[in-house]
Amino acid sequence: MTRMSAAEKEKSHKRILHAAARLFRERGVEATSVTDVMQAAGLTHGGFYKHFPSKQALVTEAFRQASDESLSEAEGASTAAARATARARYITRYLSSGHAKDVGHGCPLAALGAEIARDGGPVRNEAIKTLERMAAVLAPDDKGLAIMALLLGSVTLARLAETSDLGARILDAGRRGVAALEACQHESL
Amino acid sequence: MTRMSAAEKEKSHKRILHAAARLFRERGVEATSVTDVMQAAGLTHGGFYKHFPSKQALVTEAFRQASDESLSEAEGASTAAARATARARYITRYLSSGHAKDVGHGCPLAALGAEIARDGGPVRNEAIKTLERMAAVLAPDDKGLAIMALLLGSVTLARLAETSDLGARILDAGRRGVAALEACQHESL
DNA sequence: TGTACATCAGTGAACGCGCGTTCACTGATGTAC
DNA sequence: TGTACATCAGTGAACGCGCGTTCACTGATGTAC
Repeated sequence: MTRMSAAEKEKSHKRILHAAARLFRERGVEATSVTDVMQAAGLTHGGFYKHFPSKQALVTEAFRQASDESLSEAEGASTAAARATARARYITRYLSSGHAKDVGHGCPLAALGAEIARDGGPVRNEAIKTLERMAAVLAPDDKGLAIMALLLGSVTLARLAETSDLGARILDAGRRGVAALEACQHESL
Repeated sequence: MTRMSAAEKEKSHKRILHAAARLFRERGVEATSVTDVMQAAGLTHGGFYKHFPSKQALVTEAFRQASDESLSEAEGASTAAARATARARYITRYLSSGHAKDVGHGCPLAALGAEIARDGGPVRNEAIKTLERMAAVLAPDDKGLAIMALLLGSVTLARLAETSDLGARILDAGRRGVAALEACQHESL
């Protein structure tokens, strides 16, 4: 088993990308090695450079992959009504304990935002794009930014306190917070 | 210059701790080496183990140091009126662009929360303590948790988008969000 | 107060290890005739 | 349709490097007499 067909290569490429998107979120970019990713994709480390020019390039593409996974459903809505439903679903899922527990398939900004903010590389621009996509899903104006901040902060803190029941209380406080932000829509500037 | 007096040792210890508290927040725990910290403290790496048994122990103590730095002022208020003032100051500073720019002297939960949530070590318990201290400063009940999440999320996103004017918009949205959360106090459960 | 000696903060070389990346190699795939 | 050959996805050893940690050493500090 050495050379694969073009179709097989594309499958490998996708496996690498999915494995990276999960592992980077689960363990952080710095703590995940190229070898870890290739192993999770069922390959050996040497072949990596047939697929990506560098780890940095993988990080950038994997971040976009993770963003697509977590946003595409909410972005798919075309009518105003569908958009409102998708938005509500998105928020409910975001603040679920399932999302808090499954970092590897969750919001890439919550998992990697702080680490990427320190990084000056191309993944940062990708993260800013994701930020804008997420804000667009939540609300057209700057209220979307506040709700996004509340979501991201809630899940980050809930993950820290996951062991105790504090985690659940934080998610609940987040839910009530979102409701409050939406209710007070008119009176804030 | 080899052996120092006990007083000199304590000074070195504090310099190491302060350098670590800053560098870990600025660059992340994983990306900061023992050598980096010792160099920033004006020492060489070999002497580190005369002060701390391991890097992990330093991470834990440096996190507590960072928490003390960023919370002690707000915690110092004794009367109800002083507490209210300290709380307002804390929130204003938290959402300032100065805080967004100076990660090294900012909220340790915003800088390291996501990285520490992945880590099972003793620093995690330290982070949970910080979370509880911060919640206590903000509000006695679970509304404090929602405000904390909004603060942490806002500064995290603002740091990502620091380059564009989006960063300033996020901090502003955070400010209005806090006001909204406080105004809607009664009606949410 | 002086002297002899144990202590130990700080130095810098060295340790094993895993990192990102490179490279010679293998052998099935795809192509040219 | 067969045959000869170039391609190239994947393998595994190897590269230089920096990591956390250890250790023999130095010489001023603190102590015992």
